[in-house]
Amino acid sequence: METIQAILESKLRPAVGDSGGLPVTVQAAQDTRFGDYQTNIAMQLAKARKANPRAIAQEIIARLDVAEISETPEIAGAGFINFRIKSEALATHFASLVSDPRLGVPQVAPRKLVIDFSSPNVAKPMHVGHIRSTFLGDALARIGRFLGHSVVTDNHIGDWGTQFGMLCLAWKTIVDKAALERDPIGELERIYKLQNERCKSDSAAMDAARAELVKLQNGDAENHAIWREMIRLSQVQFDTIYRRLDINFDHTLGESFYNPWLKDTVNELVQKGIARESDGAICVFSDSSVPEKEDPFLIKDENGWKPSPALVQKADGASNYTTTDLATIAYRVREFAPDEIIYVTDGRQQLHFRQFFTIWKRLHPDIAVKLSHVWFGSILGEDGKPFKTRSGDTVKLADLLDEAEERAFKVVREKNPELPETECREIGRIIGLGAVKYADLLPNRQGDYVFSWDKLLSFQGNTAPYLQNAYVRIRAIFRKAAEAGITTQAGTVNLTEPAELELVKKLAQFGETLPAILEDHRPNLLCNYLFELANAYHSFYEACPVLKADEPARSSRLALSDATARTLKTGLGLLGIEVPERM
RNA sequence: GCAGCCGUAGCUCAAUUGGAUAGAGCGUUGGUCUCCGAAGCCGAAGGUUGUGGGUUCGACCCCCGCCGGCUGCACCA
Repeated sequence: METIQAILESKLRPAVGDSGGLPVTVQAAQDTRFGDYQTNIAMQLAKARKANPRAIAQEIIARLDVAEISETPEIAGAGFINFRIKSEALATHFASLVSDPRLGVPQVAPRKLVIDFSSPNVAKPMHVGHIRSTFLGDALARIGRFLGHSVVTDNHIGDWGTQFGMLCLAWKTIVDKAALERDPIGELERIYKLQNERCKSDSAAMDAARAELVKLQNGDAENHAIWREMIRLSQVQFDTIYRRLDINFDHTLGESFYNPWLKDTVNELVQKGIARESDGAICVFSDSSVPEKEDPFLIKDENGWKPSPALVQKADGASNYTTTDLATIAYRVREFAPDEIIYVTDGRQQLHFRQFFTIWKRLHPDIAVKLSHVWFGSILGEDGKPFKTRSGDTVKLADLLDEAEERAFKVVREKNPELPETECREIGRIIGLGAVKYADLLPNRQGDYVFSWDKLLSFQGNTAPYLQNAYVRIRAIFRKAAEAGITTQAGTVNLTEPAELELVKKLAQFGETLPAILEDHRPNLLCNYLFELANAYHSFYEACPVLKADEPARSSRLALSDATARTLKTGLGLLGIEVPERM
């Protein structure tokens, strides 16, 4: 079904006529005093044509026929055109919304998206550093699929690199088999740290580690088997956490998967004159095609601009991550033919992404694939410094999730002493995991945020528990209705109270908000929307009795409640968050 | 040094990407349960959007200069 916004836009477009390339758009009004929707097109046209905006607005309105949906549009301020939706039109719209399994979200022109996120490292525990990539990427994948896109999720795990020389050496010399049995990742972490320290202080140990790395790289059977086993053990850990978080990947193609193409990638870069030798390494330099300030291959010092190349092959002949990333795009283009590849990583990698996106475009100017680096800031502790345990270690993801569930369980137990413990555990699980995910997705992803148990688990304010509770309250109404044997008259829509109309308007915006969220890769806007929806419902709930109302109001209000509950459940589901039936 | 990002209410954050009188939550504070879950609702106070200029009908948003913080800057990823 069409959104109200889309209907207004389709009627506005012919009334505007030639907009000179300006997009003719309508947006929900920020302030309801000015109506429900507004367009700024008259002011934009006035600027382009150096004409009077209000006069242009007048001309547009004269040609505009929106009578079936809106009151007479009004011109206000500098030249805004404001629309107030007729309540009959809202009723009609809501009638189709409530029977729409997509809750009014339009089917968009499908695109193929590859989303690369999470990317944990083999032989290391997943920790807080993986939270944002994992939750953001998963939310984007879910939203993309719901909108009708074809989404491929790929976990580009860190399964290759110099650390495996040390790991192979440590595996052969200091590993504790019993500990490896009990806690594989813990033991791998322990031997890696120990080996790393030995190598720092002992050059013979360092040489031995290098030798193991060379053997691994040259396909030595023993080291290859050790490496394979470390990957397998790590994957068990990843799978456990992803299952717990209900996150799925279509592919898990680690860095090592691309090894066969690295040499060819470097050769191609050299042959095309994009890369050349420098100090024994092979590097990509600036091609001077953009201003110096914008050039990712230049850096300025006191003597002016000098090269800041990207390495594609080290002096020892090994490739590095830029090369792997280039080979990865090539593979994805061959295999998936995507319209867009989305990388969800830490903001500190911005320079790297600018460089390798630029290299890719130089390498394949003919291939039209949009490359998006969706970056995010750090998670800080309440002291404003990077989030660590009291002893200063990184916080393991599994521990964090345990604590979230435990804290939520205690709150649920306290508020519902009558519920059996197993049910409190299950509710605690849903609330705890939801709270952590929501707290991560709520802030604008660019920029750091402070991790606070009290805030994210609060039942007040813009939190997952608050939204889950709004859902639960609605479900309680339906339980009560069922107990009382109340049946609804399907299809009854009877909107009279302001709170009812406000709620319908908010429900109608779900389908208008969602596409913009994917466009900008910003799930936080969905959080904001859901919070506003819950607020609108609570206001309605105060003002309008549901079960005690007479027909047709009762059936109509039950329909409003049902649509709200489904939108909350669906919206939270798109963020990877479940809802309980009671809490 | 250069580049990127950030700076919004006491605190934590929004702001539909250039739109109207910058909004929420927490905290402070005044109301509101005989009534579907008060985990709620209705209200009040709280701001020179770091700062100085500029662009324009209009700027938290764009441009230039400062101040402060975070991050990155060739053989780790």
